[in-house]
Amino acid sequence: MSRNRTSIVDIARAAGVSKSTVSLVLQKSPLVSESTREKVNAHINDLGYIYNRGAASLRQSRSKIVGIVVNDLTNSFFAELAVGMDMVVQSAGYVQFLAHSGESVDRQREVISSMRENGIAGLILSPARGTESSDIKALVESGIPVVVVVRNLPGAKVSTLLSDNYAGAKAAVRHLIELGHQRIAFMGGFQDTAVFGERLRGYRDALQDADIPADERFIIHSAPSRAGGVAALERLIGIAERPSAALCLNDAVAFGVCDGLRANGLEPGKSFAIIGFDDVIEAKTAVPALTTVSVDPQGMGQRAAQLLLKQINSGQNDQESIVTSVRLVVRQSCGAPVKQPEEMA
Amino acid sequence: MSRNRTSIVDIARAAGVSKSTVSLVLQKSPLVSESTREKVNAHINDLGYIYNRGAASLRQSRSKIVGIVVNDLTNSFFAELAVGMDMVVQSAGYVQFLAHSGESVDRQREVISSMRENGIAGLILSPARGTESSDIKALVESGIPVVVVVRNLPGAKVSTLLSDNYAGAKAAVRHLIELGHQRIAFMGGFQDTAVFGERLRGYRDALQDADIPADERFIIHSAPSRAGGVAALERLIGIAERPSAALCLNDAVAFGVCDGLRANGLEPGKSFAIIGFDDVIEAKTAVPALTTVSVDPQGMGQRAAQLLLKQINSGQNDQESIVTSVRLVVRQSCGAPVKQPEEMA
DNA sequence: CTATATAATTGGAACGTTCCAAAAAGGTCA
DNA sequence: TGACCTTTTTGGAACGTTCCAATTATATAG
Repeated sequence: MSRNRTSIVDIARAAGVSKSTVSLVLQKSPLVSESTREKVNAHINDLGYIYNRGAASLRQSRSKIVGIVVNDLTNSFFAELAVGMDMVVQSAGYVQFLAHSGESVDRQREVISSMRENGIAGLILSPARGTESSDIKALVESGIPVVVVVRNLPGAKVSTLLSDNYAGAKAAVRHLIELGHQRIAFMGGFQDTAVFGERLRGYRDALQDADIPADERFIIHSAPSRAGGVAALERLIGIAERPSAALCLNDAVAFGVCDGLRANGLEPGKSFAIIGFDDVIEAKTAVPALTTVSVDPQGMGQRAAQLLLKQINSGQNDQESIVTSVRLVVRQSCGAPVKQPEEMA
Repeated sequence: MSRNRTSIVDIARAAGVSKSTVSLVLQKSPLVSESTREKVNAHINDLGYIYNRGAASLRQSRSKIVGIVVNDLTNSFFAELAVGMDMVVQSAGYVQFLAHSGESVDRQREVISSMRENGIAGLILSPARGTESSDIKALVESGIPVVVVVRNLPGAKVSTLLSDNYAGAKAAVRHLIELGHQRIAFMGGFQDTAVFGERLRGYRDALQDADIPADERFIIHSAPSRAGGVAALERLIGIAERPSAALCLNDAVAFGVCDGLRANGLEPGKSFAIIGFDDVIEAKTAVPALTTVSVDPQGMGQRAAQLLLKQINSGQNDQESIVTSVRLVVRQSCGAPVKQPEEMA
């Protein structure tokens, strides 16, 4: 039942000054003389005063809270993304509401509305599958800066930060082709996300550029998770003229595919080449180390947060769309001829 | 920049009632007549009114925000823990500040103090390594309920929710002994955490109960991460009379140990038995599926959140210590046939 | 129709801050 | 000394809610 905490007027009384002066001290205003500043600060420590940010933002109608909504925290890509955001948000003196939508648009809506009630200064949203631009229309119109990350949200008048999914997927498939693969699968993900679409487009175009005919049976949908990867592989195994390589929607799927291969007595990276997408931390240490398209989730989180803070501070939210470049990191899971067996670095 | 949003008095004016009445409608008070309730609600929707929770909690000096501090979000154990908390917190109408201390006590201190300024109703803390009970003393004394999870914080007058590390470790080692193993290692973790201490104690006691002499060389410290597991295994490999099995501090370490074994041409679950701890989601689908002590992180998060909410609502924070029971889940990674030491050399 | 109970509504103070205009306190100079 | 700066300090209104006591409207009984 939080007993009444000491307020600005308590310390004003104790220090024998007005509450206005105490307020000035708190905001480190140069208007207050050195001597009173010290006196006031002494009493602040003395009484164990705690600043009430809620009251402050009520008055100035601007808060130091940002909302972050992520669709799946248990996916390490998003966890790292969140950590990156956390870093810059915290050090800018903000604090974050971090919520997990679990891919549910209903949940997402509730969460966003709750954040609005709590007066966020801005929002970073990695939209749940099926999110419509209308879902955040009201928020945007109320003048609160919004940055959409990872997944595109067509039609929304907001800033976005996406990785170059198309180029990354294309580079990955080109690499597999250069390694001599002709039958290449695309595994994991569902039709209706922009990320899936872009990566698939990169896959298709790379095949086309190499004059390899597309085989629709090689495109295998599944949940974008490790378990999904296992399931996808099971379906792939059934195909008569089985592919020899796959680009996976993300690293989680890629790991699942590795698991599935082993369960079927195949060795990932030897009997079947795999490339992931995202470059989560485990990609480097896994065995075989995962060849993947690195999108640096933590860095991306940082950039997203910076973008948001810039908009909050400038007050003008002109929409800005950033596509961050990606980089193919060749490790062992694609069976590249670069054989450096004992390279533990 | 948030332009002046519409307030309770705006809708009062529009509906031709007093702001008090609107307030009553908002809190679903039975005192207001059906007809005016409808009228007011209509105007609320009409004007796109958004409740200002900050103003409300200023007045009633009790907020709907809980703080959650977790030491490492990129570790899926903690990510799942956070998701579990999120679920119950959200559905109780609260919203959460979720922060990541990254095992830094300084960071943790900043974060907690920032949460206090923002007026949290309670805090769930998974303390960073090296946290002292004095670090949360002020918070506790101010009457804000605190629940400490996962790691113990001796001396703090707070409720705690821990898993039964001792019993879990003991059961795991007993299982390995029953499988015929005599040389059993304990891998991963650092001396100074309570979790490490408890699990190690379970390990020691299980060995002692079976009259197996302890060998201090078999206790291998490392970071509690996948990379740490790889490193730990490298050190284990060097030991002359190498163990044939290991209990790992957690699943992340166990996966790292698997990686390391493969890199050394050994097959986890065949040439070497491994048991993890935590039962993160990937444990089930990994190859080999990981035998592990299940602590159900998500469920634990839920229980922690429920405990906190109970304390917030009852107003009395009598400290309560819950030890959640754990369960050994036998999968494939421990299925090693027993080998005599000379065969291993 | 009055008296009385009950239901519904309301004004205003309060929560802890910021911000503004205005006042007080010092200095400087003629 | 008074006039005029400059530097500090200060009341009081505001932010959007809740809560209380008090008021008004409505129903019920005599």
